Amino acid sequence: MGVALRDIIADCKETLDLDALKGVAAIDAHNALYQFLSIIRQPDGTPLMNAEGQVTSHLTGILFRTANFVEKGIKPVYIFDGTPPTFKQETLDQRREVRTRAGNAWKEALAVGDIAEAYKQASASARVDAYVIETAQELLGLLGIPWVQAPSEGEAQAAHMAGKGSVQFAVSQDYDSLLFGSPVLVRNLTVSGRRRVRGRTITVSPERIVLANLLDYLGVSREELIEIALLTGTDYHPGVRGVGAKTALKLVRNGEFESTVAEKLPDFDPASIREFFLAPPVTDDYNLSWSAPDTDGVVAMLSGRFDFSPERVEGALEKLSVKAKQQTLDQWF
DNA sequence: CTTCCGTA
DNA sequence: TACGGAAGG
Repeated sequence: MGVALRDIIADCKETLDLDALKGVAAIDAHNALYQFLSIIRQPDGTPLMNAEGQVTSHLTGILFRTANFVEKGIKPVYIFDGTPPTFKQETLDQRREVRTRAGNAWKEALAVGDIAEAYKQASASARVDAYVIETAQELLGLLGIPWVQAPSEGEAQAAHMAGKGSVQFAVSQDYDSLLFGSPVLVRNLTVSGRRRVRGRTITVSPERIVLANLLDYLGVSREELIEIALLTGTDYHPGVRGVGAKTALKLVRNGEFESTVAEKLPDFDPASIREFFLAPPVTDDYNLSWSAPDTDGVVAMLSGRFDFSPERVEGALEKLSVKAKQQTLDQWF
């Protein structure tokens, strides 16, 4: 998923307190929904579901995380993907293949009673489908949280909105929004700060990456950062086999991007992907407004249709309502 | 993931 | 209050 720039970005990220982050956050909806669907499961991999068997893991995730963000002074806007570029098709096909295999491996692990393996494979089989997207958008609407339909990649739209100043930062676990020119990316934007890794619980803090600082630190331009990504591999092309971010950085700094492509990838014309990162399809047709939650509507949806405990739902809604009342009408609505 | 509850 | 583990739907 995304571009593997971690190795050259590690030294340029600043960890910070959730309380230090204020303002409007453009959230990569697909990334958030995928995380919820893959992680919010029982130990054997079964996702949370209502009595009808409809998955609810993503709705739990949105409800509690949104309530916490708003309480902390972060106003979220969720950005949904539109039509992917044609050159992403191979990657999308591969992911579907991986999910299908994981789904089968999940059943096999259950059959032999390997619970840990079952959870791992179930996580890998998670899919953000039309049902997930529709119910997520319905819930956001009832919560009074805006969302934007991107014409193409959500991270590109988020970057565009951050560049214009409509939002203060983009939120995703992937680094792609930096390639699309987002001035600020925030990763690990969670409230609990706890994450299970191989059975252990570790604490993770939000981390902020400022594009200008990153480019300055690496000594490259954004165009060159894109070249590094093209060599390393993106969602749109696998890149050069055996070349990671550090090697790619060296090559690009030495001005060897073109020659490396000519030598190692003679059939690859990077022009269209480079152009896509530099000027992706985006829209200015959006209106960001936050409103008080439709309490009855949320309870009707989550408790009425999806079997959530009314007490828990109301507890989360309280955080949203309190904040909406605290703000002057001007600031919040 | 986040909440909630038991334990120290 | 702090932490670990179970539950949530």
